[in-house]
This record gives sequence, C-alpha cells and structure tokens, in this order.
Amino acid sequence: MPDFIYDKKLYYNPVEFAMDRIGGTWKMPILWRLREKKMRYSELKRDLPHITHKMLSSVLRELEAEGFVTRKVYPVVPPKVEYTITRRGERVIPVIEVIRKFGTELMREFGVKETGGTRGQQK
Amino acid sequence: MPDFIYDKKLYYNPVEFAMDRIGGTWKMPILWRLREKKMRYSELKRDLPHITHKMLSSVLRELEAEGFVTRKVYPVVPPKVEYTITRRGERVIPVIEVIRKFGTELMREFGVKETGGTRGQQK
DNA sequence: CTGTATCCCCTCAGATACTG
DNA sequence: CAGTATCTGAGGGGATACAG
Repeated sequence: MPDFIYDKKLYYNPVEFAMDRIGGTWKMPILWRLREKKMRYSELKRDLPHITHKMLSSVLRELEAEGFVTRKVYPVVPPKVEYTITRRGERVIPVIEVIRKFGTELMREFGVKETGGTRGQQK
Repeated sequence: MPDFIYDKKLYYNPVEFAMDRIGGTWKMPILWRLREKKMRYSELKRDLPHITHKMLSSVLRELEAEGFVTRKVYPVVPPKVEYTITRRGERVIPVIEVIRKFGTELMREFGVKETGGTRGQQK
C-alpha cells in the first residue's frame, strides 16, 4: 500500500486518510446527531454540551467543505442556519456504529464507570 | 450517553474512548500487521518504513499495557523480542477493516493519486 | 442567532543521541 | 537488536472577545 498525498499532507494508508476526514473529538458526534434530522446551529450547540462555539463553527465548516453536510441559510433576522447530512455523510454512520459498539465493549472490559450523568446543562 | 472518566481523562462517548485506545498514526497499522503472525521488533520496524524508533517503541508499550498485544523477550544476545496480538487485539481487526474500506472509497471519491510507490526502503 | 479572530496550552509525533 | 531520554515543532482544541 503505497503512500499518497492529499491536501499537501502525506498519508500512509486509507485508515489514516479516513480518520483525518471524520476523526477528532467532534466530527462523529455531529454527524451522529444529524443522521436522522436536520438541525440548526443552536440545536447542535445545545445537544453537544461540551463543545465550544469555535469548535462547532470550524468543524461544521470542514464537514461542509468535504461534503459530509450541507448548510442552508435562511435570510431572516435573527439568522437561521440548518445543517443536513449528505449521502456521503450517511455512509459514515455505519462506521460510527462499529467503532461505537467496539468502544462500548472495551469500556465494559476496562471497568469504566460513569460520572453520574450531568444531563441537561453542565460545565 | 453520560460522560465518564478513564485514566483521569474525561470522555464524552464510547467512540472517543475507543479512538484513544486504538487511534493515532500507528496503533492500527501495527495491529494490522500482527493480525496473522507474531513479529519481532525489527520486522515491524522494517514493515513500517516511516515509523521512528521512538514511536514504535512507545506505541508497542501502550498496546501491551492495554492488552492488545503481548511481548515475549528471549534472553539471548543480541536481544530478541516478539510481539503477538491478543484476543482483544484481534477484535480490533474487523473495526480496522470497516474504516479501511470506508477510507479507500473516500480516497477514490476525492480523486487521491498515489505518489508512485516507494516500495522497499524509503525516507 | 450565527459566526470570526486572538491568544494560549497541551499532546502527538519526529529527530537525534545514548545504552545494555 | 531492542530500548530509553531529551528537545522540538505543528496543530487540535479551549477561552474569550467582537460582529453582522
């Protein structure tokens, strides 16, 4: 499996390439939430308690640029923006499910204990 | 899906937990190579042309500490050390296959071109 | 409401040198 | 052959302030 270049970066294998597209702390959580319904910026923000304003904004921009979500702006005041998952984005969902299932099993094996769910607002 | 703590770090979901165990540039490539045969340190080194001495060493240590590989030292001169995948490590293989397949598809869609395979030694 | 711009820290990963 | 230690750089991600 020879190396290859994308966006000026050298990759060694397809896994590395994939994880650069959908990895990081927030991309999968966002796609996961968009899997069944379009959401507004503020809805996503509310649904991802720990994400910062800056991260949500920049990650959405990346996901849009690489075709995993689309962005629809309503010219109203105050602004309204909806994010929708694309076909390409939908193809990430089963990948997330596999990793998620594996992670859940690992957690059990490692005896991970939850912190006692801060449900609504936290931080 | 409430948050939880492991090893003093706060996680938001199982995916994040999983990727902290098997993510990064080198963990999956190493497990992938060990999937069918045990390998010596130097064999792994040879098979992963871009990895540095330090990274191979430290990543193997982490994989061992979390039960994905075992390490067998032969008390000979010069030293001989063999790494073998564990049952837990084997359960990572299908996860890698899924990500790998997805990454390969993405690469095609993105029109990624290979750099003209430096095959054996490089760098 | 949605979004950008700064500043800053911390961790991953590479380069290099040294050891049993 | 296998492994550790030190230094360094790049970038992901957080806090905060400002703007249309």
